[in-house]
Amino acid sequence: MNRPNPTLLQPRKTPQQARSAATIEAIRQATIQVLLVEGVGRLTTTRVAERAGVSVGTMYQYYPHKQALLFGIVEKQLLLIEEAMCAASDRLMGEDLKTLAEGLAAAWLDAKTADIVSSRAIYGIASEFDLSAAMGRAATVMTELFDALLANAPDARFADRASVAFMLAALLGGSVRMVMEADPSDGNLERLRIELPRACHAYLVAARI
Amino acid sequence: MNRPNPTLLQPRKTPQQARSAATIEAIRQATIQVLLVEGVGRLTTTRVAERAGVSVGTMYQYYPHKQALLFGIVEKQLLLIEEAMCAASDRLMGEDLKTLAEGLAAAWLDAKTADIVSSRAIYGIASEFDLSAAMGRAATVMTELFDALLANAPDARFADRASVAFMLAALLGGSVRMVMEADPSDGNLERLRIELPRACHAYLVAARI
DNA sequence: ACCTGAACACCGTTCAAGT
DNA sequence: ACCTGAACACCGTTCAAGT
Repeated sequence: MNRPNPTLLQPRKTPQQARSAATIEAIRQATIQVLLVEGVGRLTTTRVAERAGVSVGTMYQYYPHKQALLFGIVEKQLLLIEEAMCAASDRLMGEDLKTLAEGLAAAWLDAKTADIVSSRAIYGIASEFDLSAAMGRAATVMTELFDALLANAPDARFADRASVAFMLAALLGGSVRMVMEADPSDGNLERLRIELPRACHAYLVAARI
Repeated sequence: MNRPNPTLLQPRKTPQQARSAATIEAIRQATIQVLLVEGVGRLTTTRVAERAGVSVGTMYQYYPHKQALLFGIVEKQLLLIEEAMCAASDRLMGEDLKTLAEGLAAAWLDAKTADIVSSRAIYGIASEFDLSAAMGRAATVMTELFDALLANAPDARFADRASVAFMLAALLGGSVRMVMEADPSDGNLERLRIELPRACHAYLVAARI
């Protein structure tokens, strides 16, 4: 159970025939099914293969190991969140700090709480294997997005804009994750909705020169 | 591999004789050894038992399952951090918002980056099994600590002090964790050292009535 | 080119048998 | 009261054999 090489987490070979493309999709769907119906603890290669209607051997032709199955799903979720934040970024380009802070906090919370069923499954996965590489990449993308937004804000200039964008990403991402993992009750999410935009705005204003 | 009942994560029975107390400690030490030398991926019950010089059967007399071994270690680390924050709290009681923000951010970063070897091991564990219960508890303790500090700050009153303390804990805990997990390079930690106190202070000032 | 499934090495956990 | 370790059920992964 050594940590796998992240570059090997994608499917092993690209389908050459139509039927193998169908096989890959069947395995994908089966993984989600097993995850949702049986839970992470009961997600085994045998079970996924059975549900997908293929043999274990076939599965290993496309996914180098069990973690690759899970990674495929997590990656898709991360991509959805990334897309949502890109859309928010387009919408908010050129706005002032207050609008930025409120808009980004809302978009982030919406994305993270959108599909609670999927999110729960993802958090289960997250505790089961190493996601630091994927998360690092996501954090970088987010930081670059924020940096561009800050550069185009009409009411702000920063001594070290890159650091401010970095910190903003850490504040947004970290606080929401912390609450989601520790105790995502309605009361706590409501608190986040109120306090998070306030915190982001206050930080941006304080960092401004 | 169902999630174990958290209340069952402690040692199974209290030692009745001196030798069994020694056995428990030997198992504890062996777990740390295996973790540090071989890594999480190679931490098996057989290996721990072997290093501790007992049989697997004996191990299962004191720890109901493998996760209990890991939980014992994580719990101790969490306790150390908690103690550090309590000490900081004593030191900072009655100080103003600026001193609080800077003191808490520094104490938190110190505690989290103190023993990098242990921290690495802990993060490895964290991705291997469910820590949400332990983290929830830690977050609650921290929030209460912060609430008391805010109540005694001479230069501040808050409309909803509990929410502000809650958010402060989320900001501190979340941002540091995010950076530690995504990319804990010296550059990023340095950025945190500068930006985190600023963010905390700005938020507290903005939340003040 | 793709699929099968018995076989392999290993794992966590138990329990009858010992001291 | 405490310890042992073979036995059990299960897991992830491979590979010779098939179509």
